[in-house]
Amino acid sequence: MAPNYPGEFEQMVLLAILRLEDDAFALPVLRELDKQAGRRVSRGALYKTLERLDEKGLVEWEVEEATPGRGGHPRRRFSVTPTGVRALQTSRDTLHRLWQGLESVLGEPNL
Amino acid sequence: MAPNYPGEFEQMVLLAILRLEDDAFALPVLRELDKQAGRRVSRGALYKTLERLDEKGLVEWEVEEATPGRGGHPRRRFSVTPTGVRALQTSRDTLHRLWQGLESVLGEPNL
DNA sequence: GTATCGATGTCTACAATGCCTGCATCGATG
DNA sequence: CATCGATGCAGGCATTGTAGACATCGATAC
Repeated sequence: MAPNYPGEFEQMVLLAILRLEDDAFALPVLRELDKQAGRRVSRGALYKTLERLDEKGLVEWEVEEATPGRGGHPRRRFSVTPTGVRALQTSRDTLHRLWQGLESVLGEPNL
Repeated sequence: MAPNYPGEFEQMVLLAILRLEDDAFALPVLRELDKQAGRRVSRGALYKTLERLDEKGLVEWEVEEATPGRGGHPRRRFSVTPTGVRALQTSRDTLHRLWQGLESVLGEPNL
């Protein structure tokens, strides 16, 4: 069974979900990606990605019934599974390893 | 025109080239990826990636004439262009921003 | 010298991921 | 009712990731 590396965008989606905690619905995820990563993607793109992450068992969700207050449609609250967290840790560690020793070329992280 | 984000594997290839400095030929890059990132890919896969990185202007190379000592075929010494370095910095900074504040979930980097 | 091997590079093809447009639903609002 | 905003889904194309087969040419093994 291949290790199945999440792609770059998939990782960002996972991270955005973690950051949003209880507010991880599709649209907020989109805004978070825009704000933190400067990444503007369409809803379709995001839903496809979430679907794939689900197939790989990296995210899950619970449906929240319509809040009559505003809008009013069932929506999904996403969360990262333990497997997803592990995947994130692994790729973070890998990148750290590769960055290690390249400070003189890349400079220090600029947050 | 889209910003043109390098994919995950492309980034790893760029990093491996930087790490190898003067020894950044195709086969050593392959070994470096295996060693540092646990990523075993075929030569074909790597060459394709290098070709794409070249088209995007992220890498360049100079041909080294055959060293009669061992083997003896012209080979290419790859290097990352300034544009490539900038692309790496950008995606590293983006990831750092997304990781920021998630230490309690992801733990500290394990190198 | 011939079979084979290792280092190099190319080509073709396919699978996985990234990304968009368009369609549909349903409250709320004018 | 017409329309708008929030939500979700389906279809499809583009980009990236990856493998395998093919070819060359020294060096070494027999």
